[in-house]
Amino acid sequence: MNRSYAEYVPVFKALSDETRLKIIDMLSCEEMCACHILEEFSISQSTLSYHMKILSDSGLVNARRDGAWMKYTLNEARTEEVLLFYSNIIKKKSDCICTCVSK
Amino acid sequence: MNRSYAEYVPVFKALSDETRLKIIDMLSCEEMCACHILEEFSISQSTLSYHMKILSDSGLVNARRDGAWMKYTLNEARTEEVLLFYSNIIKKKSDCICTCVSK
DNA sequence: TATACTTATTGACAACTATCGATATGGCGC
DNA sequence: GCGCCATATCGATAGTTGTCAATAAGTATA
Repeated sequence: MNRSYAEYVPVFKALSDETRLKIIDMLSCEEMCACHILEEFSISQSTLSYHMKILSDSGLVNARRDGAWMKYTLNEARTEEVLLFYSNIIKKKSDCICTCVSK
Repeated sequence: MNRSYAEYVPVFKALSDETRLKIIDMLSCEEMCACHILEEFSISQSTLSYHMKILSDSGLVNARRDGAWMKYTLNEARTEEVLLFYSNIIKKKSDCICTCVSK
């Protein structure tokens, strides 16, 4: 067993904020620009920029520049990978980390 | 739409730590006592107690006293609920939060 | 080109987090 | 009851996080 727990820590950190959870939900349907996302919240522009950087750095969100605008989408491959990782650690398994521990 | 994002923030905070991710993986197979978990890490007893409190408070882990020992298990109902929440926010949906935003 | 608009960066700051050693609490066995 | 063991709590501390206003940088438009 050699799961790369550390690799997922920044992802769960990215998910540990109400604003960012809502942004992910918003992006699940369609690409949105930062100014559009900003309208949904009562936060400053610099704060949103900070949140978008955390989401991009974690890999959950793709960012692309379109002229003056930044357009964001969910990174589906990454979000699915996180789903799989989480499913794996919460599920009973044969190669369990505890086999070398128990008793 | 009225997802309770805030309710899940403590859960993702609990998942935002390598030690705690590993503990969850360990508990996925069987109940373990704190002293047993401690053996797997190079952390102090007080630090483990702190981590177990965060995991219990988030609802991911059940704690029960057995004499002098604390025994921990995964809270399967809760971990599944978190899986469902995460699946929902990353998936395209008809009642999307962005329907009232886009255009 | 000048002005307005969109986003990123910086610096400051208060709040929170992870860690430890020391100490307290509570159960077990003698 | 006493001493030991397992766990929880406390106080201190260094590092991280979320927020803002101010400012910078890049783009669009008139």
